[in-house]
Amino acid sequence: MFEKLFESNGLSLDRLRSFLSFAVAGSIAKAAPRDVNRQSQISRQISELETFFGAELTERRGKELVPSAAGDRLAELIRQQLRDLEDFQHEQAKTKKAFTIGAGASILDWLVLPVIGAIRDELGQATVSLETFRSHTLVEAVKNGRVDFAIVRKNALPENAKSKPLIDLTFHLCLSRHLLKRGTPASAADDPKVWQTLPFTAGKDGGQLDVTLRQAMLEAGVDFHPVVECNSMLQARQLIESGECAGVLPSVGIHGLEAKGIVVREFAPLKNYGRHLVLHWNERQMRRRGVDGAAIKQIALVLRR
Amino acid sequence: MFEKLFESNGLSLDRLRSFLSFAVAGSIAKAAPRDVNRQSQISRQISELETFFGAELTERRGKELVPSAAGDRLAELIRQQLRDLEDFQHEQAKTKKAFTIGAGASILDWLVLPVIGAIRDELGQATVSLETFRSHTLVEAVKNGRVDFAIVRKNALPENAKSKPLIDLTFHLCLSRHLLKRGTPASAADDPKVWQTLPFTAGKDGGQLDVTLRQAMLEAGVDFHPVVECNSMLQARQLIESGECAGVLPSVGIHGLEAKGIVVREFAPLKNYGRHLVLHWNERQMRRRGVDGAAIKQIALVLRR
DNA sequence: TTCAAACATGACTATATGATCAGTGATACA
DNA sequence: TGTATCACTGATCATATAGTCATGTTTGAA
Repeated sequence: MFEKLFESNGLSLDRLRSFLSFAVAGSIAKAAPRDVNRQSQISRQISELETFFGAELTERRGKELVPSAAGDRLAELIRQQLRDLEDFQHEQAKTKKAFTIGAGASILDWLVLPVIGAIRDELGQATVSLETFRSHTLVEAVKNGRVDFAIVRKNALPENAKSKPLIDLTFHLCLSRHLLKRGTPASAADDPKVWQTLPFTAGKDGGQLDVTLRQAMLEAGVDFHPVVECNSMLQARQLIESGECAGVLPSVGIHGLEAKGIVVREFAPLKNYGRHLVLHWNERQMRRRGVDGAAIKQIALVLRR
Repeated sequence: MFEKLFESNGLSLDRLRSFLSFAVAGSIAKAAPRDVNRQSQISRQISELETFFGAELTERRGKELVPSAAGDRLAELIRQQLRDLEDFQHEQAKTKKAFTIGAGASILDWLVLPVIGAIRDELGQATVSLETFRSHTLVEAVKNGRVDFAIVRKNALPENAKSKPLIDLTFHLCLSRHLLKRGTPASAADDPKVWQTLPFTAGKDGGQLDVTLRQAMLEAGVDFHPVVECNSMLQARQLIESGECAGVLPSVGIHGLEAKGIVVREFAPLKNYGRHLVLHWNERQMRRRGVDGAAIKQIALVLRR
């Protein structure tokens, strides 16, 4: 199909465009005022098109070159074609895209939600849909395109996966001062024997953090029975703020707690849990949806604050 | 105009064509059966178009890749555009062109006319218009495009002008045997003193050959007064054939004369007149009218017999 | 689980095309 | 008859695109 058009050289969008600019302006010099380079370029490209079509697309009028009748027809053809392509381009660019960001619930709550506006700025005001994932399924979800961006632990990623570092998560035991025996210093909260006596809250979803926490408690010799099992870290924080429970929160979720009289102590068992969070994405998906590397870099920057 | 289309890379006629072939075939593999190279090329070009438009032009169906809705629309767009271009191409190619061949009258009569069919073959059966020119204006006529081909003396051309050698013209004194005194050998016709007695025919147009002939006669001490001044060499040959006149004919015009009892002798005064005839043409004009070097070469060949 | 088909991708090479510069003609106009 | 404008051309460089090869990944089916 269309073999004739492609079997010889001399046809290119750029040449067609140059010819159109010549035809619209009315002469080569008018098409590129005060630019002799461009003039010679246009002259050459016109001549190449004439060779390609084997037709006289131009004629001399005095010292100027003007489009011939055939040239005018060609110009109209080109104008329509480029307009169609541009329309298609605009139409596609305008199509509202929905980007999906996947992460653990608390990460979405505390890391993503506060900067969701800035992220949408980078994505051309696209709709953003947040999805809670277990970390081990996130990598898969990115790979098959169900999720555009994911925030995951770096060590959950395969070797050569694209990622940008975000923050290093730490974990903190948080509890209202009054949950400790009167007179004891805040540092008493570091003692696993004390933990046994505290009314803990914890997740009930079997997520990685939850499992790890229970594991850590077990290893510390604590018979861990949270008094409230909740669905999200936001709920946990509320329970902690109200003084009802003690709990272990990630660093992203402790902002402002101390000001409210909550004791915040680094939670030793998870010290080396090592949650180097990174932003992960599907390269091909990004290209197809028109997101370039700079935008991704900006998003990572925003997520780091 | 259309800046958006050209400010980024990734758009080219070739890619559009590849995408069309993919869309028509229904998958990459079907578009290039048993050609893994082409397949990878198409895959890449599709991906480049998707990047360019920032849109998903394809979607997976099982292990195949098929055009998406947007992809189908793009394919239709491309099909129409290429069809339009091809139509234009055909239309221009079919346009009957009129090529003009310029030369001196006798050259046209004796060199060009006998092979005009073969010349038209090389020019795609184009209309050919023959124009008589004085040799010194021919070069000018080629330069400004009024004439496509010219047959001229090589030494009339500027230094670097394109040309192909045709034939070397010689000149011959031709006359009916009975115009010589009975009993004299044919070689008597070589004697300038005899010329004075002959009833000559010659041109009256003041053309270069005519002028040169009269000059040569003067230098040979002959008081040259042709009895018939005619408009063309064809007329002169007729006069010679009928026995009415003697005359000087170029080599291209003496074929068959001797068989009719005409004495043909080399005409010494013009021996070194040096008419190395060449085919000359306007390079740019040839490109614009779709005549390639091979065709020109063939035409020269035909003119050499 | 294994295999082959379909597609994707990295790393090249080759080629066409675009860009730039310098210089030459041609033409109109003062 | 200069002179400025406009167009053309040869030469060369820079770059985008096409083409090739090897290999990886996903998917459906045996």
